Amino acid sequence: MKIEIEARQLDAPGNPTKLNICRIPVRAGPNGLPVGRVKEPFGLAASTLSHHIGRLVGTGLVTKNRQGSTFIPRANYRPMIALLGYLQDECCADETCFLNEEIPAA
Amino acid sequence: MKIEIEARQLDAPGNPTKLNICRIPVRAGPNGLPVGRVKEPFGLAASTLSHHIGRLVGTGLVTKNRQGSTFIPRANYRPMIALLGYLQDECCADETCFLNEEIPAA
DNA sequence: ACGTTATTTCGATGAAAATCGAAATAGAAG
DNA sequence: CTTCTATTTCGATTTTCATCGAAATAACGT
Repeated sequence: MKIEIEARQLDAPGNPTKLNICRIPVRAGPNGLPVGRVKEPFGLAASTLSHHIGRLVGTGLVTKNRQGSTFIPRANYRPMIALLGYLQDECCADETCFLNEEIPAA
Repeated sequence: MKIEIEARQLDAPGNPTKLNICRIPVRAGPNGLPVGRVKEPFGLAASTLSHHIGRLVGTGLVTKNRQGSTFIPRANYRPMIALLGYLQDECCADETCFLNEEIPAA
């Protein structure tokens, strides 16, 4: 069920903690940033962080690669873009939505 | 706190039921669609639907106007677009994100 | 092999969300 | 002004989530 997936992907950043965690791999870029490096700023237990990253990976929006002893989460751009596209399509289901005139810079 | 708001807005469609409900005003367009008209397809109690719509309004993504004895939820496009813009900015924090090359049609 | 570091898995707990049914409210229509 | 319809509010229940600490796992350096 497609809507199941989309809903889960939208839920992934659905609270401040989760949104912050989602931003880590996105902002880190292709080099990535070890998971543990971002633990302290948020004051989360390692297990909590791991839990969130695991769910994030479960949505498909993020992948995780082992690099030696650390894990590097990376943004999975294709599904992210797909999700954005879906949201835009939904949003513009109504032809009077001004997005159909003023296209915001990407 | 900006991130609080964004997280709440992302959570609003954060499960299949909520996503379906979010889509109602968006797809109905400016004429809107009475809340109760969409209750049956989802098999939700009226009170549950009301609860979800109330939260949706709380995020700012949707407004609700009384029209006679029924309520019409309507998409609030400005904040929706703002949210999309935010997501795109986040997503493209990394200059290698291909969105910075292939700009998808809006 | 051994200890170190990074992370996950497990089990528990408190907090929040989703859901319902019943009763309340607010217009509309007689 | 009573009844009907649409929706909300309330209170209770079940389910799901966020979080932690402790123990397990996995690669690394020695």
